[in-house]
Amino acid sequence: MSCIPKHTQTLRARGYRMTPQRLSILQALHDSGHLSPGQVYERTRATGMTETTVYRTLEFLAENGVVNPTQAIGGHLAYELVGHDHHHLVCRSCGAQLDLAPDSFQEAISKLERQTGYRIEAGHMTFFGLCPECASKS
Amino acid sequence: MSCIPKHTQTLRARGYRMTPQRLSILQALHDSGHLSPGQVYERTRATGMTETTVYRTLEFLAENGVVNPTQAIGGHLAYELVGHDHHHLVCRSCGAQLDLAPDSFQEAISKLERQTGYRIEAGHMTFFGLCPECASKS
DNA sequence: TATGCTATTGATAATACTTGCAATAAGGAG
DNA sequence: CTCCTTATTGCAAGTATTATCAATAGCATA
Repeated sequence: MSCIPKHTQTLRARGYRMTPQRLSILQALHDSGHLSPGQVYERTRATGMTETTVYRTLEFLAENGVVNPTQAIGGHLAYELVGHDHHHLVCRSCGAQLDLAPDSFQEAISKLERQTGYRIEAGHMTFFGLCPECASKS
Repeated sequence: MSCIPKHTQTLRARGYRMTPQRLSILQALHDSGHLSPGQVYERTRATGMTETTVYRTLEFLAENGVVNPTQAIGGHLAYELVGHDHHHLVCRSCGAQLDLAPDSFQEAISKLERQTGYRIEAGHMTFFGLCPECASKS
């Protein structure tokens, strides 16, 4: 089963509905990787999308485990479909971004799950730091 | 040297200044752990603080490694002084929060630093997941 | 201690995000 | 296929956050 119908099932199973707006937002995320609410709106407004709906839908999808909120540079939120798992390392000085392998933290996460009993969703994390160039300058 | 004068030095060394507003914001964070911009404003407005200045100063302090941005529930940012290191585990269903030991990830972080050359600032991270109760319900 | 350079602030305006509520439509039941 | 329930949307109003720019005030220097 492809990606979008799977998410439709997920929502239905919880008593929610699949709508053109949700479909359109999922499609945009699927096509583009991770997007901020503003970017999602840009890419879906042609279909009669409302800004309110974009914000509300992204939060809704995040609550239901269909998308992951991910912290973009500047402290603003971006979202991406689950299943596109990877981590980000962002230089807080120059903004350079590095993608990290999805399993970099699996071990530490698993240990935490055993210790706390939580089921942790760490498909996407963003770390901040200084890239080698900026670190050597400061 | 106590905490606040140390940060003053840090800023001076970079050509920046210590001002009553910055001092007041640092003091609030020192007293309260982590705060959102709105909370900082509440606690400092008596000293003639402006909302603009709160937002700008928090971002400035974060860029200069004096405070850490930390992702609070709902995707909104909170900040805390560096040196108050610990991690958060937040249940995305009921909002329950758990504090994690500061060194839970030291090993994984160190490995990443060696692999990437980045100097990573992971004094504070927020993880999302489901607490045991909510996990068993869903 | 007085002076000057420039980092920092405050006021204002613009943009981003959230909330409340009435109108609409998804999708199960008949 | 039609009806009904209620999840979902859009609008409008409210709050939060950011950008701009002239006015202010740290603090280095003499």
